[in-house]
Amino acid sequence: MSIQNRRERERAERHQLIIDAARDLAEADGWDAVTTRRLAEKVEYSQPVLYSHFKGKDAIVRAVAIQGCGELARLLRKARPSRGESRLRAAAEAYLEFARRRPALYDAMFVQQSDIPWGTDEVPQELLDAFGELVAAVEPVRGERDLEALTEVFWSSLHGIATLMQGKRLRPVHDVTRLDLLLGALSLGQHEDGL
Amino acid sequence: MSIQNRRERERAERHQLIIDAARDLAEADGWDAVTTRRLAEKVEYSQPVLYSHFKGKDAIVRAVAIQGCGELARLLRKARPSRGESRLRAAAEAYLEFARRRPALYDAMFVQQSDIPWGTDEVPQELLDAFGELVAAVEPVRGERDLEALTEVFWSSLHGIATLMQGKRLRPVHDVTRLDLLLGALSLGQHEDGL
DNA sequence: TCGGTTGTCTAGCAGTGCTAGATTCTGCGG
DNA sequence: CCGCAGAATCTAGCACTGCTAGACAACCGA
Repeated sequence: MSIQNRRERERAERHQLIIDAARDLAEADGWDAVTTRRLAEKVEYSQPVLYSHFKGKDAIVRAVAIQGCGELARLLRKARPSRGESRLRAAAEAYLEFARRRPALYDAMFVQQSDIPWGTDEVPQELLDAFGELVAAVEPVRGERDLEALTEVFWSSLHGIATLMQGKRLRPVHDVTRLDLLLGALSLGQHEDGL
Repeated sequence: MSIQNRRERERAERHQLIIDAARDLAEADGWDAVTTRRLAEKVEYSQPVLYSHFKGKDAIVRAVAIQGCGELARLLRKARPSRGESRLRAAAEAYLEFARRRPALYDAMFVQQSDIPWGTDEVPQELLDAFGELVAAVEPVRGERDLEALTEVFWSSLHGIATLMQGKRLRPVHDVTRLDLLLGALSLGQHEDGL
């Protein structure tokens, strides 16, 4: 059983190695630069090895995306508001910071269309965790409103800002005001200060 | 001069023919299916002809995107609110309807990264028109808030909803509530009815 | 030491964006 | 009407992509 175990362990390590390499390549030069040949060279194996671990290139991207969701969830959980700051703002800033610092990873997670099951099927736990953190951040300001729908609005707004910013389609001048306005609008009653 | 004119006219017609063909192909089977070979076959010319009109495939996509912006601007201008409906809601619904009915076109316009100059450079007029329509829709609810920044928030939210919906990442159950919540939040004071 | 399974690689397919060079077409002067 | 410059167009090919069949090598159990 020991050799079997060793093999499985080595296999798992290489599995993760491929994911990390793909992510590194993407973060460095964008997903267009992630080709099976380059990826194989980076992990120092031939291309077919990739296909013994993943069904295809899409599956590799998907694996990167799911791990990214886990990272986002962790980041959001860690993002506690500082003095006087609302939890909503802390979450929003952490989210946008993540999207700005890991653009390729964010792309794989939420922009590139993939057949990750988002519906009623078995959604990856990492995804549920990340969304759960957003729900928790929205909860304090929900008022009488539907919590899940309101979180979807919050998430959509952040996602829109993140993607349009990355495409340089929004004016950097408004970066601060924009977030203030969004948080103020979502918070019940107070339209002035988006603390 | 007449022959020269005729040639230029024919050239312009073919230019538009290529754009239309690309758009049709994309709307039918997605941008992945838009290859230079298929496109050339559809316009009944060989591939090099495409390159005598456009610098490359990206330029063709960009041309489609810009014309799409013009179409969106036209649609938004036409979207007048019906009785009791706010202008904001009319614009939001028209925007989301556009994104839902022309997913590939929307993709080329706002999702795919292209080097369309969005900054201070010479932005295509179609783009300014579309954004201007959004500004006009936001104006009635601006209150004391910065109009341009608030419009960016509005646009970002719509964009986020549109793209996440297309990726099936939002629950269709909340479609109505979600939009109500967004409009209610952006409209000053009233969080209940987002008329 | 052998045999079979397991793992890995080489070589290749069909398809991609794009382009150099050959070829055909066009309108004009003779 | 012919023949010719110049423009328009196509054929053929390059280097690349994702992916895979079949050959090869390494390994473990007997």
